[in-house]
Amino acid sequence: MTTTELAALLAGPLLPAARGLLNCTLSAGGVTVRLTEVEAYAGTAGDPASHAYRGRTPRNAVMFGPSGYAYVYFTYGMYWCMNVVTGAEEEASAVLLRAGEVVDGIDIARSRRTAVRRDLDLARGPARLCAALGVDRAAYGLFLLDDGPLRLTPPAEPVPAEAIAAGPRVGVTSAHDRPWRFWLAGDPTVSEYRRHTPRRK
DNA sequence: GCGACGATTTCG
DNA sequence: GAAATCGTCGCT
Repeated sequence: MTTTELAALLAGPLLPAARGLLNCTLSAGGVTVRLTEVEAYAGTAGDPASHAYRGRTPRNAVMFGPSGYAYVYFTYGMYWCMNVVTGAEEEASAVLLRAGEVVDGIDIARSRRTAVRRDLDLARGPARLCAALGVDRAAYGLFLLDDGPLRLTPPAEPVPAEAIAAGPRVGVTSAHDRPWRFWLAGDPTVSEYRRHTPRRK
């Protein structure tokens, strides 16, 4: 797959765009990750789990722009998570990068993830992936498909449909019915499914 | 202005 | 199972 083909895929319908991100590599801060798990979020198109569901705000503004840009958000007072903006402008759809395998810069990734024991856990989870790559507020709004501090590169060959598994999204309170989480079947770096747990009863 | 609540992770 | 920890967004 070429970068041009990837760009076209990201600009198109949400679910193919999400599946097309699997096996792409993402490089930042001296670390490269191969994406193994993603989640699709439809923007204003009736997806109550999307950060753009209630319309444009300062935080989600980049989602309303063109595809191929990074939407980075801060959560739980301590973690960063990253999305790739997809679809047409004003559509505000995006794909959360949930997990990957660190394929380069393992020493650097380990220095940022001191709690981890196994290499497989370095980027196994959306906030862990950002921590391994050193992604934070500074990555907000960066374009991913050309030379820059955050670079997304397509795999040589697209992932065959039979290698992709799908299931409900992790941790969302609403729209549990949509199987919009995609991962590489059998890959050990895919994060565990956790049902949303209310912080207080 | 204020307060409830996360697209989570880690530790006990 | 529960705490840690704070920016965001909608409004008791």
